[in-house]
Amino acid sequence: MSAEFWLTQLHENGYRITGARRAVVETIEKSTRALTPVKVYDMSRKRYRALGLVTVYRTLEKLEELHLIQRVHQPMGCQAFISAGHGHQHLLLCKKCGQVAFFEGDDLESLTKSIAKKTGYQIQDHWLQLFGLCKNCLSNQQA
Amino acid sequence: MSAEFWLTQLHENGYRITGARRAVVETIEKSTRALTPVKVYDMSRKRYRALGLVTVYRTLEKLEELHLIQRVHQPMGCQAFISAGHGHQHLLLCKKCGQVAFFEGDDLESLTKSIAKKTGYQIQDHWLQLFGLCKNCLSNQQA
DNA sequence: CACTTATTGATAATGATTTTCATTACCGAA
DNA sequence: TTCGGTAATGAAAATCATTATCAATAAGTG
Ligand SMILES: [Mn+2]
Ligand SMILES: [Mn+2]
Ligand SMILES: [Zn+2]
Ligand SMILES: [Zn+2]
Repeated sequence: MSAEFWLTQLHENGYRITGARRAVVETIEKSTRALTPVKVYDMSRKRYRALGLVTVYRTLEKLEELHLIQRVHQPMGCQAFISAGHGHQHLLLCKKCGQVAFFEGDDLESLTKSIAKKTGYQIQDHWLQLFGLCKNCLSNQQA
Repeated sequence: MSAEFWLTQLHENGYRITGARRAVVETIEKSTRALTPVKVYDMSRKRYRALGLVTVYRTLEKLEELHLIQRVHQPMGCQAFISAGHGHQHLLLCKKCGQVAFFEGDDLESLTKSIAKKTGYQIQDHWLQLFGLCKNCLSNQQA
């Protein structure tokens, strides 16, 4: 899943490929942690100087609409984005450095069935997110 | 868990009990759906006219600090609050009317163990939230 | 009741996101 | 390859949400 694919997706959906979009796409696509609009702006400006913050917002909007990125919710705030997982995946976030990993294979079948029965709700979606410490932060830990 | 208990909690933690706080507490404590600060403000003003929005923010802050309320994250926004569950509970939200139900009994033991092994992360917390349609919205559904 | 001081609401300040608008440049058609 | 319609851009202003300031008020202890 390369930046080129994202650009192709934009193009195939009637959006033009511009220098600004290229810079934003390349920045987010290769990041392994969630980035706020301002962070995306700062990082992308190294690739495309004339970039405006407004364009970052507009590009994020389109990438989210095409399901190429997703918003990341955290206790400290929910304005960060990261590349969307493939298929049915959830996020695992490092509380210390922000490193993000994807995981899959959660099976909530029996749980949702039981909850549906108990509450009378028809359950349609779920959000699951794990928090902890990544391998790297674990080993760099002081005693 | 009555409004009086919340007020007692505030008092026991060195906070004064005021008309403004009484109004805010009573509003949130009896709500079965997540409320934004402005919504809390509008609803509470029916109980206490002189209430200021700033005081709503300040009161929410304290109630969250005492774990009496919790922030609710949703696709449409994350600035709403609802009474905190008791013990280890998660939320089930109606996508149509916003009705909130609590549930417990999720067992993520084996999942987190397996993910920890695969990723090398030490997993500490989890967020789980279910979305669907409540009993009421289900039955009021048009064909 | 009186006094100390936390709390209040109005207002201003800040921060984040969205809108407006004139200019630029992408890209399909010729 | 050039051309032209129009999507996209960035600067600036507007809007919306949240936080800080501050003088006036009122909770609650004694
Ligand atoms: Mn899942
Ligand atoms: Mn749980
Ligand atoms: Zn959130
Ligand atoms: Zn409902």
